Amino acid sequence: MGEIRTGRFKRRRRDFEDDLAEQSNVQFHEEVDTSSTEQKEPLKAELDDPTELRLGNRIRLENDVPRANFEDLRRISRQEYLSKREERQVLLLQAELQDFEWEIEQIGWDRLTTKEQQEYKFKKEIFSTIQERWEIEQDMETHYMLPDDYFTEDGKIDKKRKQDTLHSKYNDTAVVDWEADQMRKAVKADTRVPEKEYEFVFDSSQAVEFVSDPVDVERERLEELIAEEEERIKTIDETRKSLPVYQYRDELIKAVQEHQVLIVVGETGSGKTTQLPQYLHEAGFTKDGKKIGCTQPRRVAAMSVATRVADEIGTAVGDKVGYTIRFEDRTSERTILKYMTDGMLLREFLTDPELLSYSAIMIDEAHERTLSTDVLLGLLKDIVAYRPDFKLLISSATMNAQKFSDFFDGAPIFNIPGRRYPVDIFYTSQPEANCLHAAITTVFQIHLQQDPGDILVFLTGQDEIESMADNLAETCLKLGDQIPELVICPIYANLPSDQQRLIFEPTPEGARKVVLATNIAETSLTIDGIVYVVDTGFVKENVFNPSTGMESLEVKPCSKASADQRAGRAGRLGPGKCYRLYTKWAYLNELAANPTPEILRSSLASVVLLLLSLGITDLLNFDFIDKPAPDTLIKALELIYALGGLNENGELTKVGRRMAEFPTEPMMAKTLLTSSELHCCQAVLSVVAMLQEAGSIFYRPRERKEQADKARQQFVQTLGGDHLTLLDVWTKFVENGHSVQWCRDNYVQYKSLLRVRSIREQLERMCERMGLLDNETDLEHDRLVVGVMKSVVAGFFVNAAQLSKTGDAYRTMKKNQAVWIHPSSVLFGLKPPPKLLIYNELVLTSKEFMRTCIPVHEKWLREYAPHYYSDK
DNA sequence: GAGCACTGC
Repeated sequence: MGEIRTGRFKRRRRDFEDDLAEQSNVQFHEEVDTSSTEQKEPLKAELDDPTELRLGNRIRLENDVPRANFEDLRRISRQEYLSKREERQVLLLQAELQDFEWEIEQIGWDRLTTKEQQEYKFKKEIFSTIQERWEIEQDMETHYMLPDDYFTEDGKIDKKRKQDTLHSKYNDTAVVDWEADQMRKAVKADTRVPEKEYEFVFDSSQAVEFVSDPVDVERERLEELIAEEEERIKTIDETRKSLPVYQYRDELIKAVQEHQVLIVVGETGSGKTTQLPQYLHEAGFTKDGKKIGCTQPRRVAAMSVATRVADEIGTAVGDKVGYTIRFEDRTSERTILKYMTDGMLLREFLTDPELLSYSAIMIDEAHERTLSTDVLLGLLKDIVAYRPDFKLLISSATMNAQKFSDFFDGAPIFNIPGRRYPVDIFYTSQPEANCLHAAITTVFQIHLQQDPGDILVFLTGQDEIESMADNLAETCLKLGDQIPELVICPIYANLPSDQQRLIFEPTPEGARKVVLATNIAETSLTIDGIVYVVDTGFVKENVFNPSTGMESLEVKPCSKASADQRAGRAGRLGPGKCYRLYTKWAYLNELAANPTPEILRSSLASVVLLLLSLGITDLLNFDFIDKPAPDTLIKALELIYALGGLNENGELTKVGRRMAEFPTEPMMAKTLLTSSELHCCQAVLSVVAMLQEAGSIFYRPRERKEQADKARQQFVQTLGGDHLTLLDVWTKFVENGHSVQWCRDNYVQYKSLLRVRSIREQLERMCERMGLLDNETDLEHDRLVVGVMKSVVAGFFVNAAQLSKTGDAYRTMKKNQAVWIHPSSVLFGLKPPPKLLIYNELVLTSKEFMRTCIPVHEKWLREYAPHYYSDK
């Protein structure tokens, strides 16, 4: 019986092949008649014209293979970018599978021979792998991120090159490579099989032979792989069930069904972030075509959580599970679980103010109280009120749960225990006068007296980290062989990434690693192997003063929540110890419970503009979980009004709506909008993008200050101030092909310039869409400089300062406040000093400094801000 | 002649 079946398979198969061959011929002839004579041309024409291909396939297949699944074939055919060759093989494979299925229907699965069953499974597996890959590739077409070098010299996207690259893999050889690669992976461990033989799957003539081949190494391998995959799925399932959150699954689902808002308190390791959205999905919250969204305060978190959940569900990232972060959208119309940064959800309000595409939202890590989370909470409270079908989950640490519950009118709090190892906490018996010194001593005490395990020290900033590193190194050098080796690893956000990577290197045998970190190690990154934490108990916090518009970075005692978070870093993989360099009394009585929420210490210009554009005008009564000072809101409104974003009636103007669209501060947006009128949008785009990273462009290591300063000199544009100096850095970076080496040679931070490029790209796309690039003309250098300066004036006139009569300081135009040029500015110490300048930001350190300045003419202020400076 | 904690759009 088996023989007969095989025979028929072969026959049917051949028929099918003939059909396909005939069809290609028809296509070929048609093309010869109309156009080129080259053999390759018709295929190319086919690829260019998807309708041609679709039509051709459908007609032939419908007529001749009545049992074929036409919907699927059509869908496959629609993938017009696939090469003819690959497609043909797949169609053959599918036809074979259909024959099999027909057979199974007739006689039943159990009556197939083992070999036939295996063959069917094997082919099915391959077929679904291909389908999966196509789907992924289709995604790539839409969401493909441009690699570094797909830009033409003038900074535009090199479309041809991009397309070439996207399609290059469909060249004949590339396809073979992919196949070979897939198969090579499948038979990785076995070298006995010559490579040629396992190309059979896509080579019809050999495939038949293979089927009847009694010694079948590859298939065994593949089955092993399938078994492994099954095992993996089982393991995933077991892991999911072993999470603390699992035993509350049904209760949680019930709670969500009964209450619209639920506060979930889940400690680290409870599995809430990955599991809760899945539970909602399993409970049917995605049935009506709506999504479940989950926000994260950080980009990496959104990416990695989405990846893990996709793995658990068994889909590709971007399919059922996806994520959206700035510069990268890995979602599709099939996505039902969407992870994203909180800022991204906030932006979504601009296009979908009622979040109608979501049935539920989970705000994760709400206790961190980022600016975006706080604004979201206010907006979501509204949605909850007028969309009874909408569910909201707030996940928080224990400390803030009650506050969230109160904010949402007594929403129930659901507790999920975490899974963490115990951490012994030690306090000093009396306050330490010099905490840096105390930290060094503590490190050596641990090093000499305690069991193996790495140490993590929390310090306030780069300065402290560097001097402690020096001190530790010096002491180690003095002690020499008397103590075991101590590996010192500094880590802070501004450290170049190659040096950052050092903290992840495994500690050598017999040595101990000591990581000196800012609070980057509190939430943003986790380091394995940490057993001891030394906590100095301080943080640097940025505070914004609305009345002066001045920022200052202040060293403050950290909060209890931070201290606990820091201690927790010792108990990730096993029991740990935390040494706090302050007294228990201080912990209990002097530390605030939580850090000051960002919304209470930032400029709110962007937030206010966003709320205005959502139609929320009564800002003073907007339901913030912590209301910002009215003064801060009023200052923001005044600024938006001065920029022309609001009219006398308090309504948003066209300019205001456009400014709101830009993912920048309103002043930056206004600068961009004006640059279009001055025909210099491209240059201003570069300046604005550079300004976002202005603080971290130049790299100035302590030991090579002179070289770094010298390298910086080549960019200095005294007359154009810091803005045009930054523009020059950008231009040269582009001229040098975005080279890492060039950055190293010139003491410029590559990482920052990469970010600048992404930002610039995004802003350029927006400018293009708004038609701001239509006015662009080639300006000669001097006129370009004036254009840039005037654009800056139009956006930043509020930040004008003029030289005081004595000539030693500046006075802000509006408030007559004494300010100084920051020593890092190219205008610092210039003779004669510019009479009038505009600063990008005002910072209070040892003095009131203007950071990033540009000299301007007084008449430009009259031209662009007559309403603001009318009396002068 | 100073000193930039950390995120995010």
